[in-house]
Amino acid sequence: MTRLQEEVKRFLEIYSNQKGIEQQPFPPIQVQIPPADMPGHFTLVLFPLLPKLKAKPDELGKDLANHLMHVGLPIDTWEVVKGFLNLRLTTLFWMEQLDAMWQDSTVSKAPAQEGPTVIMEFPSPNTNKPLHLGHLRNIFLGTSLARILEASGYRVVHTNLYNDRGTNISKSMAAWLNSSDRLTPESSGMKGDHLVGHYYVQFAEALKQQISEAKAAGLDEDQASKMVPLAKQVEELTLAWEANDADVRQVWETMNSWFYQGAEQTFARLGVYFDRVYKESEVYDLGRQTVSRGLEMGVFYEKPDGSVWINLEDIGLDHKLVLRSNGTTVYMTQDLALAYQKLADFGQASFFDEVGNEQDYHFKVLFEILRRLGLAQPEGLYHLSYGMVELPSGKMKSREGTVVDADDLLEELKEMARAKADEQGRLNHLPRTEQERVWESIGQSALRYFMLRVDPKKRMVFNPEESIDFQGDTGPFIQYIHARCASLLRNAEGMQFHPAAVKTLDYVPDEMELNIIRKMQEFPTAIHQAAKEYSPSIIAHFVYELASAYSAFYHGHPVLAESQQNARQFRLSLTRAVQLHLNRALHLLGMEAVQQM
RNA sequence: GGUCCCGUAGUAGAAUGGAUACUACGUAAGUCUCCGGAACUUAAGAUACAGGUUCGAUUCCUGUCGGGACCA
Repeated sequence: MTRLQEEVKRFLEIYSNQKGIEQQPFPPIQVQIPPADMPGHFTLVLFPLLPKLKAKPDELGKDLANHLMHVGLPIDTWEVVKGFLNLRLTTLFWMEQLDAMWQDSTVSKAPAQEGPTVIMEFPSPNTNKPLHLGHLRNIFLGTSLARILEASGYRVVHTNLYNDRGTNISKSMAAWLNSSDRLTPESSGMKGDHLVGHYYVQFAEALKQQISEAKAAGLDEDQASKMVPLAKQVEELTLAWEANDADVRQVWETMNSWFYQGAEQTFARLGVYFDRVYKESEVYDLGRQTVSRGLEMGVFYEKPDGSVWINLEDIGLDHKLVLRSNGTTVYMTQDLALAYQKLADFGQASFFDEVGNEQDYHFKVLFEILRRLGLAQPEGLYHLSYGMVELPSGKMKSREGTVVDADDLLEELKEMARAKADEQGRLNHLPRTEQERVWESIGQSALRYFMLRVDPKKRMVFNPEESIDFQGDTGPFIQYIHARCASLLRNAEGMQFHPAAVKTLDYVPDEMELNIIRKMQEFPTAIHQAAKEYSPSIIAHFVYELASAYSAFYHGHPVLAESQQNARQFRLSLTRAVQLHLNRALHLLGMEAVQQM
């Protein structure tokens, strides 16, 4: 519809000249899709122009419509209603659109290999416990956004940062060292990341016990949590790690390797991959170099005690510490070092970090420092801040075991999909491995769609019993419509029917059929908007509306059973186009479309 | 003390400052001689409160109340 916009602009020039109004920047004309019960296909909002042009809406609308028709836009009818110019386009135009969709690159799957580079980083887990529901939201958002950005012409590099050192992993280590069994994945039969998490929880329980004993002995909360033997042990382990103690490093390496094995298994199940994996332990030392560079540039300053700071008062923040007086780095320092490392690895690029909104403040500071160090342009930095996932009982806490484990949940969803599929019995003829794939896809669709249809920054409450639905505005519904289309097209093949070029058909589609074409025609716009706003939910809404429109059409319109040949041809073509669009949109949401379910 | 995010039917969500606020679940009533009923049709039900800007405010601004996060 760029043509429409150009012609509107040209009209405004002519019109204002005629009226003797000086050329002035007009507000860009808004082209919108009118509400469903309005007659037009597109609507132009005239209000903003009226004062400047000193015109009445009816006259302006009439002149504009006449101009557009005069220059040959495919306008069938038009009318002005309350300052909106509604345009109805010709049937031929829509038929041509449908034919053009086959060639459209947005429907084909090849992502661009060129274009500006975006370095995405997610989900950046700690290595002391397995992935949970919050990581799943992170991963679903990240995978989907990566695909949406690729579809919009970016080259996306996937990176992940393992927070593999520090207090938390020391806790798991302490519990393992103190345990009598010292289990391994082999001896316990547990998935590695779950085993590490098991010790983490064990530590938390033991620590709690010691603290309450200490409190009973008269210490206050603060003292107790520092003085207790386990707390000291963790501190010692962390120091020993930093001092490169061989024994501690050995245990650390081993337990982390268990974690990686487990986490990688989950990533594989979710179809996540990384072009480059970073570890906090590896960028740890780089931090200090970063600090000295910042000092040379005058971005940081040193206090008499040797600690290094940055003054951010001029942007309404305070002074932030970047290096402690004892020379150890802080979280911020490591993120700065990581930025240097990424630039060295990938060259000039945008940073796109996906981290929960509890770290909004941290990222605000981090990005400001990166700018001052000249590492990035403001527009090249983006923090996708997403809301926490909570349970009806409140915030999830791994320490207390009140988390929804990612692996458990995925398994549960697959089981739900299996139960439903068994009830239908349509997959029975497939080999077991194929059935499993379908169950997995449907189960994941349910969860991915549930999380992606929501604005990323909103906090969400996940109720394990009630949240996942397979009916209505859900992933399985979209999959269902897709599978139906696929099934129809399979049957058509058996009957020797084929989709055809529709513009040559002697057939006039009805409103429902036209609506489906109109919907599909919005797809490229939806992708661009989703990329611009970093919001997969736009794709989710698009795909639901398309599926829903097709479903309504399907009930009243025979396709293969249609006796009139032109109608049949048209509907088959329409079905094929819908199937492609659903498939492509599901892909952008990180889902795999199934052929039957 | 400071900063940030969020308040839309019973529930979960949608709406670049645009038309009568759009869906789904649930509830109620219907549809099936037919290509996949995980479907379709219909009904009831909501913008926290008070101001302001605007031709027009769920959206922007100010304040109040409520929920959440972070910094010190």
